[in-house]
Amino acid sequence: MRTEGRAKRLPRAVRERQIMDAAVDVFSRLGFHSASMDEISEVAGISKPMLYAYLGSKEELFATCIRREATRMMEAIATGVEPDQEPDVQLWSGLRAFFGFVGENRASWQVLHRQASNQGGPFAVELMDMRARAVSLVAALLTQSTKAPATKLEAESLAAALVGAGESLADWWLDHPEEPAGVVAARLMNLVWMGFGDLVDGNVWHPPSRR
Amino acid sequence: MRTEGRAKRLPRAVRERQIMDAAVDVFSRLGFHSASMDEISEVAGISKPMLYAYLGSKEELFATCIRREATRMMEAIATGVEPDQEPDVQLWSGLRAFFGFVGENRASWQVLHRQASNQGGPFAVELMDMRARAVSLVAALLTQSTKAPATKLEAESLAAALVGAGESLADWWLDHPEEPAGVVAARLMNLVWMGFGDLVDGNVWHPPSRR
DNA sequence: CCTGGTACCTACTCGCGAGTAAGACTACTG
DNA sequence: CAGTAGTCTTACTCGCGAGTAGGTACCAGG
Repeated sequence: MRTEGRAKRLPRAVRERQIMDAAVDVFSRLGFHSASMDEISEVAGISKPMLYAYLGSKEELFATCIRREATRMMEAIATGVEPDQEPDVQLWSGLRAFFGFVGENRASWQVLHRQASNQGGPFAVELMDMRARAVSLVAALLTQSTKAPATKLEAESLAAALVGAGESLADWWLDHPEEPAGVVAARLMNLVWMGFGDLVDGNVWHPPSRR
Repeated sequence: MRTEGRAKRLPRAVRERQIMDAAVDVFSRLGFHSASMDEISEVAGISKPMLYAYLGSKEELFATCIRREATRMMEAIATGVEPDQEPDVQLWSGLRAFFGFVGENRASWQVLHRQASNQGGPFAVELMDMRARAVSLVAALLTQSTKAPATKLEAESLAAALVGAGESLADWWLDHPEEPAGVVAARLMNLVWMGFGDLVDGNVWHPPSRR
């Protein structure tokens, strides 16, 4: 498969998809700074000016990647959870959906979590936006459950901790891909719902029957 | 205060400390790639060739920074926890020490967590080493407690989740510095020890009396 | 007051990568 | 088949930053 020579003529929308896919791939492997527009264009199978003509500058391209992947992920989670159920069931569905998405979109996850989180520029905005949505979603789940977190700040920080635990566990999972998504999700569910205290005593959380 | 002109002659060891401090500062603000050796030398109050003469290349310098800060942090935690106590007390001491360190060394934490974690080069080695020590420390705590995690993999992943929750909560804390360290630590302690299930029912964890 | 060694400097080279100018190929439209 | 709109390319410019060459000030000991 020669990668050289003139590329086949394709409509703009299709090329843009190809370019975005290539960009996510390269950014996820190399990070924002180390990734070069030359490499992205090469992987996409086109030349650099096309890249600039269609997707703008490097920063714009990266921000677009983040937006696209973040949207895909939040949609995957949203479709997995039904808002009228018990809090623990909602949380469980959310975790399953989250780990399912990460398992099938490693590159997307790399871009979202590892790369975007520390390029302080305009990207943090996109990323923090998604993260904020996730956190407030969890925070709502907590406050909706009676008693528990008194202050708004407390609920928010707990949600942040939970989201962080999910992110970190997802990263760990990248290095241990032999484990199925459901197992990893169940583990986190037990940790945050039961707590070590109960786990030490042998009390575990079970999903409500098999449905 | 003119920063120009010839710098005062100082013994090598002292200069090296100054340079390291400057490097941690700049790396934490800008990240590895965006930080320039020119800026580091300027902040340190010396010229670039001195930097290269004393600390080697940019990569060596960064790795040295990570090693130094990681060591400082692990020592801070190690001195805070006594290994003969109950698991929950050990965990509590560890969390307090951790958040105490982060609170007083924001820059160090930025370098360690946000910067080092995704520059995949030789740095990941240093960082993952520290992280692995932290995780295995927690994992040991878990397996030492009876029953709970059956497999080694399970203990490790739970530990990874906990460490990640700590990291994430520390990041959140950077944006809400008005909260005292002890409060944030206690919140995480409750989350991972009691779990949401208990918290929803109003059951909270208390440190064993005031000592 | 020379001699060497260590701290310290100015002023470069040089490659890499973001972004662009200017045009060439293809295909549809009349 | 001419015109024109959209696709795609080669072949540059240009600044930034890592790393260096070749010194200058300062302080020993003889």
